[in-house]
Amino acid sequence: MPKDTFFNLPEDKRQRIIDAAIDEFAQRSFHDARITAIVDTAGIAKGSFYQYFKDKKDLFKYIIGLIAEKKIEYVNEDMMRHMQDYSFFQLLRELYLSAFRFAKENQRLLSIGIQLLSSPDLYYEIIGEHRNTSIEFYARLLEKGMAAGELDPSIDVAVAARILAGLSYSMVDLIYEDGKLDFDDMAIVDQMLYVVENGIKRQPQRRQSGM
Amino acid sequence: MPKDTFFNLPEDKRQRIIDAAIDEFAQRSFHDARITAIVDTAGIAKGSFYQYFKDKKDLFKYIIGLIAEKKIEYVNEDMMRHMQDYSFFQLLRELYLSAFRFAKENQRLLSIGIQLLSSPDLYYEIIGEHRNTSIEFYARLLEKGMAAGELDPSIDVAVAARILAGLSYSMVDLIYEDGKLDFDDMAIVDQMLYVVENGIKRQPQRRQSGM
Amino acid sequence: MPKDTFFNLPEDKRQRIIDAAIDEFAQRSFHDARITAIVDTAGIAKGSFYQYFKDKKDLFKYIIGLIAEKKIEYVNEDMMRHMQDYSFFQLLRELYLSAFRFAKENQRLLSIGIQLLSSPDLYYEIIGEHRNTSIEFYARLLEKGMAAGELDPSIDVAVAARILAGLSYSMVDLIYEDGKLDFDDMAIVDQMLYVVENGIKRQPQRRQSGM
Amino acid sequence: MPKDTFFNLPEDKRQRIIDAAIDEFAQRSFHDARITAIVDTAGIAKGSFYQYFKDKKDLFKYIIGLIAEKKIEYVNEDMMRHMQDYSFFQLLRELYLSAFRFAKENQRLLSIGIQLLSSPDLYYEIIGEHRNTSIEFYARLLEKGMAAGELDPSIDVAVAARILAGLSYSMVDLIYEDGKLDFDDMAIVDQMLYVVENGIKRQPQRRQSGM
DNA sequence: TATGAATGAGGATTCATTCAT
DNA sequence: CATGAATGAATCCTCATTCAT
Repeated sequence: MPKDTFFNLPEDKRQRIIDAAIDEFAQRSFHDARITAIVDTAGIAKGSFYQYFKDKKDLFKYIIGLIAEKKIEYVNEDMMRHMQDYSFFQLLRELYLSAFRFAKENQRLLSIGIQLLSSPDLYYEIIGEHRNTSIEFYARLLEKGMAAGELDPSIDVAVAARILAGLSYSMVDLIYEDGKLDFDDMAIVDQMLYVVENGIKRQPQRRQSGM
Repeated sequence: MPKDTFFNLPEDKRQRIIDAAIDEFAQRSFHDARITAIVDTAGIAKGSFYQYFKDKKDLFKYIIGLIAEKKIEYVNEDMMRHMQDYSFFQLLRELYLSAFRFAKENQRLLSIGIQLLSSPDLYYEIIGEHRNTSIEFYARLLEKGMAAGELDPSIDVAVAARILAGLSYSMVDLIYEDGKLDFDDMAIVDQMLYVVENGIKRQPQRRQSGM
Repeated sequence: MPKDTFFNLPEDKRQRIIDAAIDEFAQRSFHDARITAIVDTAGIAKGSFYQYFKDKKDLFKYIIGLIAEKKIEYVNEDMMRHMQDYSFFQLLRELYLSAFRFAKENQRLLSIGIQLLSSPDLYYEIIGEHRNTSIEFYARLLEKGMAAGELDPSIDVAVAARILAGLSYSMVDLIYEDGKLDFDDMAIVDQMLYVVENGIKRQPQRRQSGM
Repeated sequence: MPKDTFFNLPEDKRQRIIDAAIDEFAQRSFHDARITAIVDTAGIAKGSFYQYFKDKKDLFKYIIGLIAEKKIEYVNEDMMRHMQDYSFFQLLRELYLSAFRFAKENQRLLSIGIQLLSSPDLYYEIIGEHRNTSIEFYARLLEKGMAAGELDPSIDVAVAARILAGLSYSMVDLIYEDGKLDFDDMAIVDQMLYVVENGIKRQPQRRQSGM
């Protein structure tokens, strides 16, 4: 809910502000982040800021919204195309791949998301009840796969959902940690999936699937 | 690196300070945490604080060190007893169980760790090169298991290590999110391990192991 | 001294600005009053304001002038009609009645006047030498009454003038305090006048005048 | 409710702060008053201020309390001595005299009191329900006088109380306006009282009382 | 060594006023 | 003339850190 003035701004100035904000929030927690740093980086006057946003929180919410929007959009595009004709594991692969790519391409955004996760009060105020979205998403996916007979019936959906979500974080972490590893995206994802599919236990009777 | 004066303090005063610091850091980010709140809670004079610690960061590093130490110690105790005679999966189970219990019993400490994770600059300054400790630990464990022929030779150790570490976070998250779930610890860990061992894919010829 | 542009404005817009200004100044001290609030309420652009007035003070002086004008006009009308044929006490009664009614009908204006009274610097700058107008007015009235033999010759005109002016404030205060009392206007004024005429001391030989 | 630190201050520093605050509040309304000006005048650091007071309002309340206290004390002293053996008019005279003297000796304090009177919201927050204290005080005094047969039975106590309170303001105003008039205190008070006692109407049969 | 007062840098926010269109 | 965005000075307040006792 930035003010109208913000949306009336010339594209490039608006973008400069967004970038400056992302920079600052990526480096410092919400409380630590300094409006001063943001306006300096963006090259606008302190007073102007308050003509665009009600206050710091207003800006922060906006940025968080932007991130969510961008991520959803990013992932959805890939998903939507295959929703119907892909198997559970194929979908999961697509999902991980797009999450992986998103993370790689938007590292600063990740920092902010992670920041938020670790600030319960703020988190609740901003995200509200949307909390478990991603875990629930995996749970639904698993149920579908289960119904389709693709999954081991003895696994617990709730726990598996959490694992799948957790892996997604692991990947993100992979990137977050150091942008420098340039494994082939596909390879990493495929290896993760192999583990997810088959576990890590040696099973003599297992036929080598895929890898 | 608190000053000597700190270590010369009577045990209970020292503990009061530590507790107060943990309380504050669990609730607020490093920058946001207030020395004032800490000294108030601890019941010491503001000036005294600076006779024990160089500055806020000094205290913070010390607390982080304490947490690491405590966690390692906690986990090690369990591990050490079984290192020799347990199989890879038995060890992994012990490991997860103790991590799970540690998390459950030290929720405030977790908050601090998570805070830290999300503050790149600070993180680097404080943790520095110790970074990948836990992932490397899993990697070594996996290598041992691999050597012992317990693991599927086609898995990639680096990726699997990351997965195992990621799962550990998932569990922690489970607790962090809401302290209220009182699943049986064992049950959750066992379900996680089942997935790790066998994956989630239906495999007709698989004998139902354990669960 | 608003600019010409202001006086060229369509009547209703000009009035909207005046009303908005009165609203704001009635609620907040001069410094505290916000141009922003005024232009918002009036529904004009911020920039326009500065095309009508030099600055905030310019507007304020104008409003104060308006109030003074309105009050004088209000009172005068009643007075003028009776100047010639009324006795001192009859005139005084008319005067109080109209002041009372003015106050009752223009409570917001009173607030502004009172605000001003309590800000010496501003007061002086704005009212300047007009200061004692009302006291002097009472003094002249008293002198006339004295000359006509209507008044106790032993009273001191200067002091009595101040008393009469003070009573006028008392009445205003009566209204300012809570608009809710709806004594009959006449009754209050009559009682006040009775005291002014006869004092409050028991005087055995006094014939009960009027009340 | 300043903090303890304030009361532990060396007498002269504390007084410097109080003086600076009174200076500022005497010139500007509560909102307009600037902490900066106060600390500069008092010669203390900005931060120190907040070690003595919670915030600006805290200081303001304290100052108001000081004024009230001082005034009550001042007036009471005179009153108490004569409460028993003085007649109504003698008491009234004492009362006015002490109010007059207090006003003369504490002009800055008056400004602040008047400021407060004209800021309903703040007033209510600070004074609360004590509002009509002074008017009620006069009412009680009048009732006593009435019971003792000293007063004209036809006057309305409520209205007379308001008049007496109003006169008190008039006197204050006398001083507030310009400190320069140096009428003899007694003379002014006596003249006021004469009017209050006898009114201003010429009454042929009246014996010249006192004056 | 303990204390707690003193300090001032730094941050968010408000608002009158200017200016470009 | 109207508009409303841009500006930056000014204000309150917080807090780590220093310092005198």
